[in-house]
Formats: sequence, C-alpha cells, structure tokens
Amino acid sequence: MPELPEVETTMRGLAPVLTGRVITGVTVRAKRLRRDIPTTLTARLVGKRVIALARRAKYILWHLEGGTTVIIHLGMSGGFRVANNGEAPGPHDHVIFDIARDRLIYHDPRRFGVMAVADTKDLDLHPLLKDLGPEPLTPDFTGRVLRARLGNRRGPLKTSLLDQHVVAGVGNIYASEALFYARLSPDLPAGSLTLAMANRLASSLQNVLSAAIAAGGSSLRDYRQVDGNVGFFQNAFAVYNQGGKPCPGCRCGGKSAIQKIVQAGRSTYFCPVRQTT
DNA sequence: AGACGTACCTGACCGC
DNA sequence: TGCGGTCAGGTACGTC
Repeated sequence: MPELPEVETTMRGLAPVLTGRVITGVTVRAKRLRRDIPTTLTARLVGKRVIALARRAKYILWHLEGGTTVIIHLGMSGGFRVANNGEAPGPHDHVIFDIARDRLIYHDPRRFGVMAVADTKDLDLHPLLKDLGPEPLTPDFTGRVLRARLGNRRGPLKTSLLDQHVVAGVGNIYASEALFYARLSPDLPAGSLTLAMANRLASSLQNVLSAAIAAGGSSLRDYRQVDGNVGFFQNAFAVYNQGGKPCPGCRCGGKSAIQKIVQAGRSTYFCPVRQTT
C-alpha cells in the first residue's frame, strides 16, 4: 500500500492524536509482523509523552521523551485508525495504543509492516535506517544527487528507483508516474542518465510526490487516512494502472496506448512514445 | 557491488 | 457456489 505520500499522510494524521500526549497503554495482539514485535514495546512506551512525529523514507518515527523512538513501517497493508468508543478489536488489529482518551489501532492484514524501538540518539545507526538514500522532498535533492546515487548501475532505471538505498520513499506507483513526467523509459540503464535527464527525474519525483501528499495519498484497495478518509490521488494517475488507455502525454498527443510491462517482478506502466530516452 | 528470484502474508478477483 | 490461479502500494535474504 503505502509509499512516501501515504506514509506522510498517515504521519500527519497521527500527529494531532499523539503529539504532546502520554501513552497510557500498549496492547500487542500479534507476535510478529514482518519481524518480531519487540517484547519490550509496552514497557518502553507506557508512561512516556510523545514529543514529535517524523517520517524517514517509508518509516514513521514517534519521538518520545526520555530518548526513545518508535519506528513503524506500514508494509503493504498497514494503517492506523482512531477507534470508536467501545469498539472491540477485529481481525488484523495487531497493536493497540491508548493515548489519553483516544485509542489508536494498528491494522495490517498482510503483516508486512514493522514495529521497532530504538534509542533516539542512535537512530541514524539503526539497521532499518542507516543505509537509506536521500529524502526526495528536500531542497538538496537534485539531479546531481540522484545521478550520483544511481552510480554505474546497469539494471533498469525503474527498478533502481524502488531501491530505498538510491532514493528513499519511492514505491511502485510513483516510480512509474515520475518516469512518465520525466519522459524517461523505465528500461534505461540506471547509470546512464545525463545530468539533464537526472534533473528532469528529480523534479518529476518531487512534483508527483508533493501532489500526492496534497491529495491525501492514493487509495487503491485498503489505504485510509487516520481519520478514515480515502486519498484521491489515484484519480490523477497518468499511467499507473492505466494499461491500454490512451496516453495523456503531450508528445504523443494521446494517440499512443499505455503499456504494462514487468520488471524485477513488479508492474511498470509507461507510454512507449513519450518515454523514449 | 548489484541483479535476480524467492519468501513472507492475506484478501480480492477472475475464469471455470 | 466453490476452487484454483493470479495479483497487490514492500523489503530482506540468499545466490550467482
């Protein structure tokens, strides 16, 4: 499910529920998600006040007083909701956080998410975070930076965009969308970009990710914002999930059809006329 | 180093 | 209605 925009939207939805509040209870109902949920989770969180929330790549970070940080990844199907009064936990409701009068529920049918705890001061060294690439939505994310991260890779450009060590937070939807706007073929050898091409791609990534955040993310199947609302960026997809439809691009005048191909086992959508280089 | 396949899970959907 | 196959927004690990 969630790529950078959905994680960012989730984090922003959690902020008003958590920031400045004390965690009064943590109930772990599943032993593991993608990895074991730390047995110390409850002990390290209960009684602590949440100072601030942040996002790094597709991870949501809860910074707690006393130097503890909670690290959460939503995997493919994870999400939070604020429970209704007296609501009983349902299937796939794996972790329950009581925060003052609110109850936050982490729900994850496929259990590909991650929940971890770390000392805030060692966060940059944490195995989940230490090798991540640059955040695309910062001013210093430029074509030059992107090209350097792509190095001499020979594999397809689109597959490299999914590698979190190259650039953080991009997933399967926004990789296809950004390549479309940058007019770059997903099959280009990743390390072959000129600076001009890398500049286009860096800008396209920033534009499409920003637009998706503004739209509340993309809701394809089960993604919901914390308040239960769906995002609506799926209505603005240029190519993702649009196989066979006319290309909305300027270069081909909409006369070409969007193609779906498979790269490294993942679907890629593109316009073979517009995305020529 | 990096490219690729596979594994981890459940649910939705499609064709028979 | 039911069954099997396929696919899904992600990542880690082993292998070559």
